[in-house]
Amino acid sequence: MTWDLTAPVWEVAPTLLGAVLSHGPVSVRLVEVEAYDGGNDPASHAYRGLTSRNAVMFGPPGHLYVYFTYGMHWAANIACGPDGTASGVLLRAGEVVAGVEVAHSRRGRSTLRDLARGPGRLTQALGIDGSLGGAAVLTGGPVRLSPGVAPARIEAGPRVGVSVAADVPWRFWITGDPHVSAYRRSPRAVSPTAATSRGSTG
DNA sequence: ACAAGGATTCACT
DNA sequence: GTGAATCCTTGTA
Repeated sequence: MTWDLTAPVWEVAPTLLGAVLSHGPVSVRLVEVEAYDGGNDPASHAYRGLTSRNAVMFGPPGHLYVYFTYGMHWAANIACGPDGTASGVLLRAGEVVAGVEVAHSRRGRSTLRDLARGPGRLTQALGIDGSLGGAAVLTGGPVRLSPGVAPARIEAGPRVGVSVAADVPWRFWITGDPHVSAYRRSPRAVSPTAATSRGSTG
């Protein structure tokens, strides 16, 4: 028994916390995720419809949507919703629970805590890049998602780095976990008034 | 074919 | 805590 990824993405996202994502020798326990609701969500890459980049999100759930951003970083999402619905969950941060040495060698100079703390760092630690886009994570491919230790407590708050709909509390993290990335509101975010919560301090 | 923007990270102070 | 670097994707002509 695994996950029902066809449920609304904001319900699926928190259930991924504590799960373990593995690629080769490296495994990461997810501690922070964000939900994106496709066509209904102005912050989603799929908001404007199907393109060659976001096509994976429109397909069946359980596949990896990997995209390149800021000219240097890869970010990984798990496509959710039934086939034809373009929702997804962005994997923002995790704790490396296996293959620490490999992850560390990929990350170069980095503390244990920072190995997968942040979307770009997470993909780098796992060795995930665009070539794995579209890979299924629940059916025994190179990248696998498996159940882990359920988190004791979960918090929700505004999403990070999103310039629109930043007030929707669709960022989920494990309360008090040191591997959650530092909260940093998008420099392009509109209203500076609503930001109160802080991710890493718990 | 061209121009604009981005779901970030790193090094330095 | 703050500033700078990077190139791919998308929409429009």
